[in-house]
Amino acid sequence: MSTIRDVAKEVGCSTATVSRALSNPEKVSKASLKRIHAAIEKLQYRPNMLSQQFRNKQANTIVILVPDIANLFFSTVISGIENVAQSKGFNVLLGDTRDSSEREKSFINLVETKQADGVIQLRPYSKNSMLPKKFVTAVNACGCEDTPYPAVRIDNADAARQVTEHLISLGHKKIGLISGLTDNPHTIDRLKGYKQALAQAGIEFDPALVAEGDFTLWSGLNASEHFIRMTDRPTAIFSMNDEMAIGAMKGLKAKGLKIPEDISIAGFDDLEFSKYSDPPLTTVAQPAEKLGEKSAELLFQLIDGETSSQNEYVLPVEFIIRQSTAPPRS
Amino acid sequence: MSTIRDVAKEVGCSTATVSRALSNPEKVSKASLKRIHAAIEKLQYRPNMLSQQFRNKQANTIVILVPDIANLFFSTVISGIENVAQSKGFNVLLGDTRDSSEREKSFINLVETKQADGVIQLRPYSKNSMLPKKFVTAVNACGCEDTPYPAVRIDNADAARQVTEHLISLGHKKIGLISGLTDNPHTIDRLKGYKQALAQAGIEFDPALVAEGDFTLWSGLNASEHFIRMTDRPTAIFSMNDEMAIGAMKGLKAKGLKIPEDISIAGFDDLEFSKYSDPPLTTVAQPAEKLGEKSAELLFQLIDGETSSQNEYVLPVEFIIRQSTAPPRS
DNA sequence: ACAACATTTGTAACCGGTTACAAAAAGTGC
DNA sequence: GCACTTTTTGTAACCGGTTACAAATGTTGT
Repeated sequence: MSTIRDVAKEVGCSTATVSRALSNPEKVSKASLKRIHAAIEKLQYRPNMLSQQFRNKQANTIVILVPDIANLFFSTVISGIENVAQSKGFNVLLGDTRDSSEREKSFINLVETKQADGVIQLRPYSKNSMLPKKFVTAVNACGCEDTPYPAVRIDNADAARQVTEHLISLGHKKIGLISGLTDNPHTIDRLKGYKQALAQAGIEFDPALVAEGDFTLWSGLNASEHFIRMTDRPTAIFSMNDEMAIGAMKGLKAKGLKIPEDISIAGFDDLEFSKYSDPPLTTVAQPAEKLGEKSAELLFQLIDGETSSQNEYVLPVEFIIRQSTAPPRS
Repeated sequence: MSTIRDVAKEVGCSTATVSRALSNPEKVSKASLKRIHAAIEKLQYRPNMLSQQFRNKQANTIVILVPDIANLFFSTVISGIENVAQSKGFNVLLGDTRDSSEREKSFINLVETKQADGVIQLRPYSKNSMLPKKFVTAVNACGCEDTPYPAVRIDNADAARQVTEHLISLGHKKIGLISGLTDNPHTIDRLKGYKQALAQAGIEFDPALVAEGDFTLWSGLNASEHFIRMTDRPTAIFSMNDEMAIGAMKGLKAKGLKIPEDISIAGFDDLEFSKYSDPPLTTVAQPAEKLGEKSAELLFQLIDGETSSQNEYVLPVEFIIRQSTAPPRS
């Protein structure tokens, strides 16, 4: 592998001139420029970026901390981040944390050791979150209320309220809830919205109508069984994400319940699959790609040292009514 | 940010001793070791990895070229790669190529410029593929037959043959096929298996029974309309992936066709969602995570310069019969 | 006490770029 | 042609680690 010194020798100039030819061509005469490019071509010279990064103290890399890469919502957010990073000439390091704070720590370490310039955390903030450390540039995407560092998010409570209000407006009074893990910040925010809507409609909150899941298909199926066993079954269910809703639909249909005639169900996220479920799922579309893009933009502002910027963005959601919700049997 | 020289000064020793304390502690006396660790703690010293990488000419990073990160199959493969990379202390750079060879080139460039030590390509090999360049260490995961560089894959033709044979053994004679894009290597391999099974059963291949898709849900729905319009409709459909199968099921059900009574359908990939579709989908499970792990192991062997190793691994698939396939109406 | 050897430490060059500063070359006006 | 400005180029230090080699120190046996 040839180095900048090889090129300089080939041309008969100094390494400084070659370096300038590559990064500040306007400071080099056209004649030298031509000879240098010829030599680069001839020697197949490729600048060693490790050296450049070392000298410039910039890795041109950001890290994404993602709890689970094999999750459609997250991978769409990542897509959005990639878009922006690409245009800024930054690389994206993937940190699949598997919800292990050990792994998370090791990725944050990359920033502390200069291998990366900043972090985008996809996990919502909670007390045991690793971030922020003062000297790590970080942004939270898809977070929740009260994140103590820059964040881009949706209004989870408000979105959950909209879904619940929709079910209430259809005439439902007993509305089951499939929640995420109870200490998950999204669960907390969305539960808040669910309760708000009930309160506004004068319906009392009933803890027996809440089944805890963990945002997986399987846990949704599992939760559906909780409702099926109830003597006084809810006429509608709000699932805190689409995967659990789809899991629950399977369970409900297996017991011969018709959706939405016997029981309505609404989800959250608007996965592509939710359009194709039977029946298509009423849900809330998060602007997943936009969340990624906006948080990347915010991170780059921070990396570039722009301090004056707003440090929380709440993006709008879109409530989508499909065929999984209808008035209850009269 | 403190450097190794700050630590050395604090302790009153040379940088060499500090460096050794960190990488070869057995070559340093216990007394020095203790003082050095105390100083590191006091100064909050973190070694600058950019400098280390530069000096060692190793980025400890691999790149994954993935056509579409928001694809469940790929993200599962990535999970597998992550597992192995993590244990080897390597970082994973994500290259979402969006099927653009421009983007692909820029990621391969990372290896040429030393920012990464190797590449795992998830896109199956075809003539316009960027890899391999002689000086880029690369492995193909989820590839196809005749990949001209090290690869880990399944036997696509054989798997497709199994699915088709299953449908034939149920008594189907007219078997529709939803294919991927015709120039996609997976399409080519799987089509081969489909034709083999037909030939073995003495059924003539009928091009009118092939609807071209592009592996998306939407294209599956679209393809289903092709079959619905046919006067002499197939009694079973083999879709080259689960997403198209799920899309097609929606289209078929919308026209009042019962699955599997009126028409059977089988997929390929065994997405988690396929267990939850209505009815659950008969399909072929690719060992997605294993594909990732094995290809990462192979790549690390190459990076470590082990040449004697086998350079193609074909992993077994699992054919899974669920409720979307049944004998045709008699 | 001393030779012989093992252990621990220090010196300084090195990796491959970048860039401040100085010097040389080219251009401009009188 | 000369003084002055502008453009182009070169010299060499620098980034922060690592490591070959040499030197210093410690250990052991007689």
